[in-house]
Amino acid sequence: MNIGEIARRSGVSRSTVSYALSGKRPVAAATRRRILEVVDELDYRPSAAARALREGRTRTLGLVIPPAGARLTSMQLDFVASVVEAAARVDLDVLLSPSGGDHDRSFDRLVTGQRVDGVVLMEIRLADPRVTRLEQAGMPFVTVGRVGEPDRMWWVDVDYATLIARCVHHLADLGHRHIAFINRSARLVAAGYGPARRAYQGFTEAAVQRGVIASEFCCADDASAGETCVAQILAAHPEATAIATINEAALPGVQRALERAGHEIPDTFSVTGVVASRWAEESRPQLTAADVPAAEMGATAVQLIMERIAEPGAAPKRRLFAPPISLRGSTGPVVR
Amino acid sequence: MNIGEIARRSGVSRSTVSYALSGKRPVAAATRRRILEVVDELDYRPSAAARALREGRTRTLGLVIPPAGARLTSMQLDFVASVVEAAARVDLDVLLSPSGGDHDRSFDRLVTGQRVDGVVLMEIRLADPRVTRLEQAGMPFVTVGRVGEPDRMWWVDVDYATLIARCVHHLADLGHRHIAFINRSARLVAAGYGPARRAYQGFTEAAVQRGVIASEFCCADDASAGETCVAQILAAHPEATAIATINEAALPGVQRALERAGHEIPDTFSVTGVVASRWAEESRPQLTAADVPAAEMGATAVQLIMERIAEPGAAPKRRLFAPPISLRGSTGPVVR
DNA sequence: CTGAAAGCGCTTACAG
DNA sequence: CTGAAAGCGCTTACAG
Repeated sequence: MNIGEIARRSGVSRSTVSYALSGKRPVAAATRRRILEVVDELDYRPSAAARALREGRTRTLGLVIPPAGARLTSMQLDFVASVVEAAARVDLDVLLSPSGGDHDRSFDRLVTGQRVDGVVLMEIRLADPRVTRLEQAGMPFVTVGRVGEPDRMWWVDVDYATLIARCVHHLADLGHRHIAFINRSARLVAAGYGPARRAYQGFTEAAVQRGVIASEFCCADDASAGETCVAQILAAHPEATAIATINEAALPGVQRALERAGHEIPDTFSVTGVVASRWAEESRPQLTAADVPAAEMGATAVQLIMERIAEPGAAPKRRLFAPPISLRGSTGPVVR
Repeated sequence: MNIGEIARRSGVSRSTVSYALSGKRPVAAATRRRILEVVDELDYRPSAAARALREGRTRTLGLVIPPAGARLTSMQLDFVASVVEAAARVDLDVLLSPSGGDHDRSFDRLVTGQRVDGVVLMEIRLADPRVTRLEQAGMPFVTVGRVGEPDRMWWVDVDYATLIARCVHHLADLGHRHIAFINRSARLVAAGYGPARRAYQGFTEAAVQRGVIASEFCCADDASAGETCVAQILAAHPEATAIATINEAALPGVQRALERAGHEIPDTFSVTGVVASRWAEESRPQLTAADVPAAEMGATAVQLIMERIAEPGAAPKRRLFAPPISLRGSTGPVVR
């Protein structure tokens, strides 16, 4: 089934069918009606490949996700879902590329195979080679997170420094004087991973400001690392009464370890941080936390990439998200 | 950058470049080397659109996921990740289509726009109109879950009947005599949703077999519905000592409500069911459950769709997954 | 071992 | 208001 067949059955030329469908040229009402009838009857839609070849654009977005090896966090999953949803709303398809390392064939295809009109790149690393490749190939892209020279780039990001500072203020308001901060992994911190570094900075600054005794702990991105980390915290800082974290994946372990140590959240120990709202709400007790607005971020990323595609030379745009803390059940006044 | 430019710079014809790249015709070693050098230098890759148009296939798979309105469960997310990963391993791209209802433009594009070579369809409903459309369009597809006439179709599925029966046997072995079963929503059950129906059947048969007193409760797919449901169970069946469920999304609420009612899992109440292993492991306490092998199912779905694409007339294939129960910490002997 | 040419299915200037 | 034709970038029979 192709446009020639529709033309034949409608008794018009292929160009008229094309124009009737696109509306880019007036077509006599009767002709148009006849064509649309045939199109409906045969459930015809133009070949995406032929159209892409001719128009030089694919009406498709690439979404580069971390490879499955590292399981996606709830936050990341919500982001993926919202990108796909936002793209669908404007009739764009989304091609997924799981890629982390430097050599990845699916990423290669995305960049140089003209498969997509633009790319949304998740979980970028400091000095990410993929960013360089995208730039060299002249492919429009938007990153999730800042990297390299943020002023030159298009990105959306979470303002971890501000959010974690809000957590510190909230805890200080409740009377907590000794707060532990659970960061992402030591490897990531050592690599200068932006969110980890900025969160640490926001945490210490707020702690100094409030005269709170603060300590940082690095922790791998999984529940059992969270358990170990809490054990360390309780041993090294028995006077600590609260934990703030940006490490979503460690949280189940954090809660488990606190419970095992005989703590009741929030009666004898408070826990807060920056997490996806779905996580916060499914937790027991529900977490008081700065809810990362993953859905809004995904929609914004799509919005930005569309603007960049439409106007490649435009000045870079970006959006920094700093949602308020949602009060739920995991923080309370310090016990004396 | 196109094949003509590569040909010009290598001093050969475009066909020779094409053959050097595909290996479908012998090319003199020296010529080949020169071509590949130019290709590498310019980071050239054939246009996906041109190639798709010419070859009549896209090297792309469609993955139809439930729309974002209904949040994906961990199980579904693991499945998506594994499909993308398995496809990447065989150099196939994956196009995501969030679609539930009958009219969905991204689904339409997938089916009739020749955007993909085959489709993996998640969360099908009984008598799903999308299945009909796929069949009419002659698009190869594999469903997750059985529907309609399962003997005629290609699918992968979880053997809920067997798995939930295993849960009943496990609980009976521990001495439980009164077990409640938390099913999916009443709406789904009424619609004859396969997993819900088959799980119920497996549950009751096993209960009869073991002489256990069993009751079924329908529950919407979210935590707060889980809380309400447990309250109902405790009120209606104060003698119940265990819950088995296939409703992953309700679990956080189930645990919360049991806790609030003064129960300690597994000391005074046992909980088990069919869930994604990531869920089971992140739970507090970790859940004894039949772990749905989402990753393996995703890889199998990709395997099947590839076979169906390669041999459209082949006899349908399918795989039913019935993993063993993983013993963790949420079930124990009944207290007398 | 290599090249010239046709054709996949569209869209859009060009022409009337 | 409509049509004939070019051309997007490939791959592959056909020819030598």
